[in-house]
Amino acid sequence: MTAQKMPVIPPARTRVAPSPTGDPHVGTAYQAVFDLAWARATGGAFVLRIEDTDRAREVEGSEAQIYDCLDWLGLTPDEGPRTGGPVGPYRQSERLDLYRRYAEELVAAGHAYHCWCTPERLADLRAEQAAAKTAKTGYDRCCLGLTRDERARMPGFAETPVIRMLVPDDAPGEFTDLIRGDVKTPFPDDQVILKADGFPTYHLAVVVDDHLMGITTAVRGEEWISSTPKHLLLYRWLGWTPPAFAHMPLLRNADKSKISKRKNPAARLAWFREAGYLPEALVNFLELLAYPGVHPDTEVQTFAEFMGAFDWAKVNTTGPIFDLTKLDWLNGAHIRALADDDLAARIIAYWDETGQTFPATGRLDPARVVREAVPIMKERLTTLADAYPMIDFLLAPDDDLTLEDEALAGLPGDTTDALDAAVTALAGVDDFTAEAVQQALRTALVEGLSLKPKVAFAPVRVAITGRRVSPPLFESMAILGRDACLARLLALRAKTVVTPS
RNA sequence: GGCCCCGUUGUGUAGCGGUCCAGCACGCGGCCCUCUCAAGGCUGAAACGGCGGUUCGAAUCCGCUCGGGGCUACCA
Repeated sequence: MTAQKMPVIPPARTRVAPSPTGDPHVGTAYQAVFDLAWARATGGAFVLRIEDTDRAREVEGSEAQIYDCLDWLGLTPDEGPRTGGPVGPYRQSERLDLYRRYAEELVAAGHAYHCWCTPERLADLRAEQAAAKTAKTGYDRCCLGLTRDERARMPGFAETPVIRMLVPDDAPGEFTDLIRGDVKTPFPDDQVILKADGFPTYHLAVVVDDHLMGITTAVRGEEWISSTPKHLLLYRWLGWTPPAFAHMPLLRNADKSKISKRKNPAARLAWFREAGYLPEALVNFLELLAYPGVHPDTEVQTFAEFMGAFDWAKVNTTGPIFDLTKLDWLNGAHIRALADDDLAARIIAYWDETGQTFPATGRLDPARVVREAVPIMKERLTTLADAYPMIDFLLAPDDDLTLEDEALAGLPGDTTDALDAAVTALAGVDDFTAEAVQQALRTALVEGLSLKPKVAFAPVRVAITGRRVSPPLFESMAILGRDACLARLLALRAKTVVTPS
């Protein structure tokens, strides 16, 4: 009896292929997570290819932003325009001669043809078809079989032709998807594959590049299902073997439409970094949107755990609503899992990135305060952005602490006794630790003045933090030190006496 | 309009013909803990879109229907 043999999975090459149209989209990361998981799980490679074939939509600096986001998320490609690789160039705009060559090859073989129709003629054609509500739509093959001169004598003629696929009657009607199994597809129309400007359309470029780059698994959004037969046709004509396809479900806005930057600020990948989310939490969240958690009782997981049990058949087919509620919890969970030093470093880095400024006290070093405050912040943080407002009172000058109206209003009418007792008690504390401070205050206020703890510490909290709600009081006081605490206690006492209203 | 994809609590999911009067996570309610707030523990409410089949038996299979989404560009 031998152990059951694991099936041998060859190393997969996957790619993510964003367009450089400005801020990277969250969908890019979503797909990249699955791309990387599969590439790593099989010992293959993850490739970044820039799909810059639409010159009208290109935005300067996009490529750097794409790399920034992928690096931040820990989804750095193995090959791409920055690092290079064996099958470059990795920008489609640098591969134009390749696309033209294959397009002309297809024309020569009778699988494609030139089309001189003007955009206006095509628009009119579409409008007619839409108005007639006819079942048959798509290009009418007006130019098929015509020479340039013949076509030039007809209306709607453009000087520079495009190249269209000549879709045969036996075009593929289905294919097998890694996620969905057998999928039926619409009958394609005579798609343009090479535009008048010499650039390829997505359809030609993706086939040529995936083949030439050795991509074995093409992960892409569900919106591509209906154009898959066009790609299959191209593979057939070119004599190439198509990759395995994995069509991911589409992320959606709250109204269930395809996620868009307009309807959802979080559709911008950079938004998460700006909002103080941890990259590992976002990755964990994206995994969960299309895949069951790997643990039975918690959904907090590492990328390695996700990757370890990866199976395309377990990827979901329904498009999830992109609801950040769970991400908030996940982010807190990942923050709590961080070592104190690591968390402190991330908070400081976040402040650097967001240009956080500090009051000039000259007394406290923000980095030191953060490090000391991490233990009391850790289980209270949802995002890194919560850190500063949570401990700003520790960094404020003692004589310029903001006492919130709401906090003052919540105090009992006369707090002078409690504040006086607190001052006296603290003056006698030698070693100003949280434990010692607590002990002294309990003795003086709870026992000495017979106050309930809740009532007793309220004025002290307001005096020290300026707020009704704060991180743990005694630990905060220990970080501030005795002098600062006494100054703040006295300040509130003075304020109370002067303005008894 | 045509074609394609999808449909389990508020959200994300488990479920692959009986063990499901449907499990888990987040969120929400309550209780406990407690210096406030959290975190943590316990606990509660909350779903198989509908209708017909198949079957001894259906969330699971089939059909229809309704609903949502995508595509239908010289955009990706």
